[in-house]
Amino acid sequence: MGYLRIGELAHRTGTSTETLRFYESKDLIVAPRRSDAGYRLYTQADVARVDFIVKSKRLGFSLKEIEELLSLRIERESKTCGEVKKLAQAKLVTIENKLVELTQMKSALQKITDACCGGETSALECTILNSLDGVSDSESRNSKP
Amino acid sequence: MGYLRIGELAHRTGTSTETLRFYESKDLIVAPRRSDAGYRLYTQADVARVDFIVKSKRLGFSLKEIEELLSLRIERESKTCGEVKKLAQAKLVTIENKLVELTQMKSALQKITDACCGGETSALECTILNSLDGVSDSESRNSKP
DNA sequence: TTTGACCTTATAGTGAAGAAGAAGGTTTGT
DNA sequence: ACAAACCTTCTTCTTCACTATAAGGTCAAA
Repeated sequence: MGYLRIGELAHRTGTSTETLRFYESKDLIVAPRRSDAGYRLYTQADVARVDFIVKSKRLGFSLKEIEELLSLRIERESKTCGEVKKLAQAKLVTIENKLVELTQMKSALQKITDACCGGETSALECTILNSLDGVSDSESRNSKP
Repeated sequence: MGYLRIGELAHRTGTSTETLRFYESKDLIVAPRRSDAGYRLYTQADVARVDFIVKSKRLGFSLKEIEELLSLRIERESKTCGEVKKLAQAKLVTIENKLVELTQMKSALQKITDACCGGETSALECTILNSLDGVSDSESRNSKP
């Protein structure tokens, strides 16, 4: 009782059955137990895990990076706490960078939607151009996605 | 004076010459003026533009989405202000979603690095597992990258 | 019992985003 | 003047992350 087959898991996570099998082949999700007929049987933990993968992808993390994030909870027996902490801290830095950049982008766009007419005047008078220009700083040259 | 050739632009933006030509072919950057020999000559505005592209990519936007963001300042003659505003608002929503998710992720990781020993004890006692679990909510099922 | 919606593996194909290489022209330092 | 380090176009290759197809097994309802 309470087990999900692959179609249901796909549905709940907004993915597809093919994608889930693909993730399994890439060791992003653990091979689940099978029914007598060989059907994959998933649990709520799998839903959470796939949700995490989907969310991380939206944030620009590659599957490889997501695997690293997930390894923070999977291979814990094989790592010392110091290693885990180091990795977590590294990820924290990239996340903080993303946060800064996203925030800049947000305020630029907000400036536009606030100042922008919203009517039928030509967009020529919209400030979006200049607002966005301020976002393109040349700092924070770091890790690639 | 003050013009950059493609190699210099690549260097300053952390990209490559191939990538820049590729972006030009995809209309992400405007074809620049050429020298007598046919060399591409870029300006500071191009640096800002490429920086913006690179940054947006790190945030999980596809080149197509980046083109949309950039179109907010390029095709302005062809769009009404209302259209621009609508697009900007839509982008704002996806950015705000990303911000929420990133923030959740950050606090989860922060909890770990704060609580985590940092020494040589087994990672078994690290809270990363449980911290991350809280992040995987099933809401915010929306636009795909 | 048979139809339809599920599931299985395996293999091949796709689109995005470049990267690499060939064959040649240009510029700059020595 | 000539080699090194640029640049040009064009074509092909690679990697990532799926996506589709084929050929077949399972299961619940009508």
